[in-house]
Amino acid sequence: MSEAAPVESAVSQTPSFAPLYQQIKTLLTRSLQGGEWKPGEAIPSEIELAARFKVSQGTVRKAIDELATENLLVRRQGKGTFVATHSEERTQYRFLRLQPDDEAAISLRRRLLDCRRLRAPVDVARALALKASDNVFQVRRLLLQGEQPVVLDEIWLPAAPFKGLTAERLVGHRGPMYAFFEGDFGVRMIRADERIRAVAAAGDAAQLLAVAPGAPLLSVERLSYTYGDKPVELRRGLYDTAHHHYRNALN
Amino acid sequence: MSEAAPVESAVSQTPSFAPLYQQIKTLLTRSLQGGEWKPGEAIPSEIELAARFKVSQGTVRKAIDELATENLLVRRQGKGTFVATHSEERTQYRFLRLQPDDEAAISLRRRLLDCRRLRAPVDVARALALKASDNVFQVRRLLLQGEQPVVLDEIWLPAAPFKGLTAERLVGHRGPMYAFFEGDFGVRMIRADERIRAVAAAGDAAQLLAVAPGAPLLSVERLSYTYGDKPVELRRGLYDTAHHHYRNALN
DNA sequence: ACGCATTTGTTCGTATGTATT
DNA sequence: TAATACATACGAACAAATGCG
Repeated sequence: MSEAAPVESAVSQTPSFAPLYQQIKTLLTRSLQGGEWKPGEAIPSEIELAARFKVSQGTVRKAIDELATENLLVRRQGKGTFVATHSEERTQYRFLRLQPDDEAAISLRRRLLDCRRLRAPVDVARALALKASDNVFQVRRLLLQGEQPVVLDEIWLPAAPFKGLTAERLVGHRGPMYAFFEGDFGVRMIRADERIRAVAAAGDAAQLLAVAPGAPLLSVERLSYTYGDKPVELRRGLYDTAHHHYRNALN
Repeated sequence: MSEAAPVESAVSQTPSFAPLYQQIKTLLTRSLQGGEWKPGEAIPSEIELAARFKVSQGTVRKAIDELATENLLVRRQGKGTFVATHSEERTQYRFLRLQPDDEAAISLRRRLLDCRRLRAPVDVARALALKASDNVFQVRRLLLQGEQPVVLDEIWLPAAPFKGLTAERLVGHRGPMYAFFEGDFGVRMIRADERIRAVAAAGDAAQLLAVAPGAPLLSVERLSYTYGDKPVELRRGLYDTAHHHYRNALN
C-alpha cells in the first residue's frame, strides 16, 4: 500500500515519483518558506501533520527527521517540533568557526565601520545571482576580543529583501546578525559555503586589524543561502589567526 | 515490549540504561573495532543481525542508520551494508578539502621527502596521547599539481601500530595514504579535527613550496581518530592557496 | 531474456516509554 | 495527575535494486 495512494491523497503537484516522505519533506519546506510557521514557533504535531497529509505518523516522522538533521527544524521531546532560529543561545555562532587558541568560549564585541547602499560590483552580483543594475548593501564591521581586533567582515546583501537596512538599526540590535536578519527582514540563512585562503594583509585591512602590512590573514569567503538554495549574503572575512584558529570537524 | 527484554537477551555488559538501538550500535561498533568485518566487506543482513541480537529488524536498522551517517558503514540497496573504506573512488579525498579555484577536479602527485623514526616531540606526544618516551614516525611529503607544489605535509604516527613503516612501502602503494594505513596496518581513520590558520612561509617550507619567504600559507593541523576516539595521526599541512582554496560547507 | 532470491528502502499500524506542561 | 508530543520498539507488507541461474 505504499506508492499508489500518495499522489491523489496528500500531494498533487509535487515531483510525484519520489518516496512519500520526501514529498512530505518538500511540502513542509514550502510551508516554512511561505512563512506558515515562523522561526522559533512550533509546527503542528506529527499526528496532526499525518492527518493533514493523509499519511502515517511514521512517514511524517521520517520527513521531519531529515529536516531536523538539516537544521531547518529542532525537535524537543515532550514539547514539539520547532522552526530553527538563529536567535537562540545554543545556535549563537552557528556559522562562525573561529575559536581562541586557549579553548576559552568565544565572545566578541562588534564595531560597525560603515553601511552603504550601492550598485553591485560585478563579482558580488554574480555571487548573489543579481542583475548588474541591482543595488546592494555593503556593511563593514570589526569583531574584537577585548581591545584586540580579530575579524574584519565585509558583508554584501541584496538591497531588495533588506529594504530599510541602516547603520542605526544594525548597531541597535542585540544578538547575532543572522537573528536580526531573520526577525527584521524575514530572511533565514539555512546553510552556507566557505572558501578559505591565506592572504597577506594590505591597505586599510592591515590598519583596521592592527597588523603589519604583509602579515598573513585567513580569508574566509562565505556565501549564505536561504530556502530554495537562493544566495542572500556574501561575506568576506579577514581573520587574524595569531591567537585564534578556524575549527573544522571532518566526518 | 520495549525496555524489559534487551539487557538479558542481546546485551549484557553494555551501558544498559540506553535505548536498545544504541546498545546495538555499540555492539556493532565493537565488532568493527575488533575486526570481525574488514573494510570493504559486507556485514550480515539486517535480518541476520536482528536474529543475532534478538531484536526487531527496525531496531537494527536504526542502529545501522546512525553508523551510516557517521560514515562507519555504507548502505547499498539490493547488495547489503558494507564497512566503509578509504580505498574507494567515491571517498578518495575524504579528508582533503582543498580544491582548485577553477573548479576542476583535484588530482595531485605525491613526492615523498623523508620518513624517519624518532622520539616523539612533546607537542606531538601530547596530541597523540603518547608517553614522552614513545617513538613516532615522521613523514614529510609534497603534493604537486603538475610541477607546482601545493601542499607540504608533515605527518606524525605512533610507532607501535605502524611497526614496519618504511619510505619504500610509502612510495610503493597506490591510492590514498589512509587506504594504505587501513590495508597494511589495520588502522582506520574514522573522523578528524582540523585547526586552520594563516601563517608566513619560513625556512625550508618556503623553498619546498616554491614561494617567497613570508608569503601567506594556510596552516592545517589535523588530528585523526580511529575507533574509540583514539588519536592515531597528527598531520601538519601547509597549503599554498594562490590557486586553490579550502572548501567548507556549513549546515 | 527472464524470473527468482536476497537485501535494503519505504510505508503502514500499534503499543509503550519518556519528557513537558 | 492527566494530557500532549516526541522517542523507541515491534511486526508486517510491498517496492526497488542487485545478482544469479
